[in-house]
Amino acid sequence: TLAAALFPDMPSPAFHGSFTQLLVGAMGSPAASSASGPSPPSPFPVPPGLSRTALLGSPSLFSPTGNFEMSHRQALAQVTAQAVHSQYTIVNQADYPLPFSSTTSAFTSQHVNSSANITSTEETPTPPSLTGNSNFKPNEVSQGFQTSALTVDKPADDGYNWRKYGQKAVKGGEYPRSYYKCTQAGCPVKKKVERSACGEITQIIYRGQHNHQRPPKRRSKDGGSLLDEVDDFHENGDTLNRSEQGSQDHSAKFEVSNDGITVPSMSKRAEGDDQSSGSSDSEEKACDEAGADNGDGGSTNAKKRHVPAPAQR
DNA sequence: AGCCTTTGACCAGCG
DNA sequence: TCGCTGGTCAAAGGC
Repeated sequence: TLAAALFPDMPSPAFHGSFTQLLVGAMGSPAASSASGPSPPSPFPVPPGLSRTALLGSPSLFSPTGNFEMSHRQALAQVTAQAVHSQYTIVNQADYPLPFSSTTSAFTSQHVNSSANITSTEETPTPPSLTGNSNFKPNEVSQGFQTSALTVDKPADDGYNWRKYGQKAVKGGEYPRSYYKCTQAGCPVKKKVERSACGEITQIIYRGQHNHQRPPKRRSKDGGSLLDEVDDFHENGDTLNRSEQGSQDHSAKFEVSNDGITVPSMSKRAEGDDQSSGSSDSEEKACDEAGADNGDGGSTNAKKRHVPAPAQR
């Protein structure tokens, strides 16, 4: 199989199976198509606003033992190389081990589908997001896009509660980067979320490891239903992944589009859900229609306030 | 009331 | 030492 070809050192047949799933998802994506040869920009319909953005949850490829870590990295390298179109990058930044359980591979599949970039940095311990709940569930992403005006910039929600503590335009302002901290008292986890000028999440970098269990859902307004689904998923079928540390519960939930392509739920939303259309909606639209015009990503919600206070420190 | 986002300023690392 | 850049702080305001 292609999976085997790409990831020769795949541990077990079982894993092969799940990983294949992953690839299958990938095959339906531009990234995948690019893997089998040059392909035009976007061979398949992309929901407005979502554009070819996708997540690639690689963590799921890892085995708890860590043996697979290397192969995963290799895999990453290869997939990344192939996912030329990828716009979504999940970075496993230092501090994260990669003890991902194979069961999460399903999760990976969906993300791969639309081409993505995965960047694993050294000593990646378990990024709560990547592995645990892989934090990176499409649903979460969608959530990020569908949140109310208040949380326009909320990144993929991984089940943990985050507080944004800063935003900065890096690299010449090309990518506004948002900084989030886990709101759990004493939890050192932080994450950086980069968005394209269109407001699309292009990269998420986790740092640190959650030292607590995922908190129970509490905010239903930001994508509550989706999250609930995710939670159910966690509780029902993915519990085995949470083996050791609560911070490493791996879970994956993805949705399959009509094409049989796994799609992050955000695309789902883009396809017709506008019940929670927020600024992000028009934002993305603007992106499609006018290109990266509204720049400034996260700060797009033109809320003018906060008069520069006198010297703060 | 509590939590969260926004955003300019501050701080530290690096070349 | 200086300037640049990325990361963080914290006041103000919104929900």
